[in-house]
Amino acid sequence: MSDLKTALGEAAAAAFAAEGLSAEFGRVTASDRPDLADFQCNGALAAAKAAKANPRDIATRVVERLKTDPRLASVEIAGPGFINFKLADAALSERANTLADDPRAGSETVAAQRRVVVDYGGPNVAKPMHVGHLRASIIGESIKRLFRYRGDQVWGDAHFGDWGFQMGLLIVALGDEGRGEPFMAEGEGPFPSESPVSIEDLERLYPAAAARAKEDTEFRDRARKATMALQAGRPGYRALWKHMHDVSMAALKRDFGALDVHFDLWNGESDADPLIPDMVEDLKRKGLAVPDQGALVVHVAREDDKRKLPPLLVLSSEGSAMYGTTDVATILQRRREQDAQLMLYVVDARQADHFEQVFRTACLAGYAEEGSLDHLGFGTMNGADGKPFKTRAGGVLKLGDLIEMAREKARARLHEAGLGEDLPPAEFEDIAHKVAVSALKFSDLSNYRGTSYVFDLDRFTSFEGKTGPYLLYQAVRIKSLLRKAEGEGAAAGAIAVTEPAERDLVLTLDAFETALSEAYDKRAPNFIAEHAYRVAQSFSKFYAACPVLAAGHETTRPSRLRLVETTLKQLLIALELLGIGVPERM
RNA sequence: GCGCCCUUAGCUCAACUGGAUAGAGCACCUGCCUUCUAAGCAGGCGGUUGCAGGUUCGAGUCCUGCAGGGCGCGCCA
Repeated sequence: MSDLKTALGEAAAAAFAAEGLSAEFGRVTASDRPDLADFQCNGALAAAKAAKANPRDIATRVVERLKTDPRLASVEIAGPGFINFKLADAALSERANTLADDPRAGSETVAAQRRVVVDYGGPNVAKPMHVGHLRASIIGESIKRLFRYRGDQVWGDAHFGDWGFQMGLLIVALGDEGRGEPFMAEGEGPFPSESPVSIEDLERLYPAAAARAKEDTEFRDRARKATMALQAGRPGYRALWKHMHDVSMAALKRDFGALDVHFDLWNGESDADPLIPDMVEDLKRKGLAVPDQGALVVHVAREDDKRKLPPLLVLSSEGSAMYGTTDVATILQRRREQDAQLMLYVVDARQADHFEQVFRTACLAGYAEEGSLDHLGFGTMNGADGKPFKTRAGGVLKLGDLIEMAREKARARLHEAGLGEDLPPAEFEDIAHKVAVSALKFSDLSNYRGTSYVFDLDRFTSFEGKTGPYLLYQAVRIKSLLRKAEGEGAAAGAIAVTEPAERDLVLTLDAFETALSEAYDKRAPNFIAEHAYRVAQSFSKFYAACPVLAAGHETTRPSRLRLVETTLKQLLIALELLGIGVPERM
């Protein structure tokens, strides 16, 4: 099953080939001029350039061959040689019925599925998530869902920041407060199974300890020693580490859960740590890791680099592993445990150089093939001043607080509109939450991930125009209509397209596969967001122009009902891929 | 200093890989609720695509230069 664009493209390709021209020229796209056509082919212009011929002549010959196609109401040449296609209503109806029968609503799966790890979220022990984690979580979750939906075997990995200096800092800070006493002993234990710290303790201790370490060298040295002892396996520290790890993870899962973000793996930096000694030896043996200014580095610069890329630091001059080392080890780990063929890193674009170093190292060492590692960088979320988002006080905004702010706006707006007042409080709260999350996610995902965007909560939750709540509103309106139809015993039937609004809606639905494949190929969810918005908008036009259940429209009712069902099916899939949940009513 | 990314309507963003009249949303203006949810729909206003060259039938898109902004450049992650 293919969409209309592809089907017409094949017909056009055959026509070009029959004229002795490359089938490549037969590419068909949605029309830039909906007033003139449904689809267009610009191939005659390119073909004319290649053959040094007159584009209108070529177009005329191609059109002659396509004229008899029963699917087309018209094929015409316009301007310098554009070929314009208008579909017959019967062809649109047939396509609509195919979409209606398809559980995937016209979306396909990839021919060759791969094992893919999506690394996103980037949470850390003891550090509450803030707005900086929002994009990584939202985009990564959508990428994970998209790849899985297209047929790949996918693991979402939180890549938990649970190792390194920060852990030593916490251990020492905790000890200085006289807490976690039993864990400070050097023996083998046993150690208490109750955590001596809460997430609140950690969130308070960490910033204070990090600040103190900058000033207080004695404190810093003790933290370094504690870090080394932890990594060397001191049982008490390990037990304490486990508690801090678990307490943090539980808190993080709450925030992620509020955003409907879920991971298959919570592998942390600590999990890659055991692989590092052998890997370092291997890198040395291969002649890649070499001493440099007291440290051990891998030179990754290439001849044709415009700028000399600094080497990857494998071991610091103190002998400790750097985060690049951990990242390379994690690649090895994913090859072993998941046999991953593709690893996608949804991480701030500012880390582009770092990932380039890591990827080059992994490829040089033979741990990964070219093209199997990709950094999906994203821009920052900025405040109204165009600088990275800060609270009024100038601090970072915690993610949990941000979500609550959005929820509060959603509640206020619902009350304002007099919506949901007759609903049970729990359902009202659920709706407010879904509205809030849709506002945050859609505004983020509708921007291309690579660019930065301005965060404006008032705008995102304004519930008008191109926003998440608008999409929810359309979906809920459809659900309401279908509930009513069910109550009236109205049955759906074969779709017969006649009205302009119906044509428009079917053409929009037909473009689903194009949108998903583009999002998949470019690894950019904004194409799904754009499509979802178009579907909602097309439906809204249809809704205004084509009564379904109203008296006097019995003849068209079964067809329109089926079209409405199909629209909802596709809209829900698109929203699901964006990670946006839809309430039953609002 | 070197490198990467940006600059499109008053504002926030698109533009299917070089094609027709550069599109949406917000804001503003005009219509439309005794009919399936008006958080909606229909229509209007709004542009020298930062500047200057170049490539070609054709450039927001490709090349060069300039201006402005953001970011990154070994022992933090």
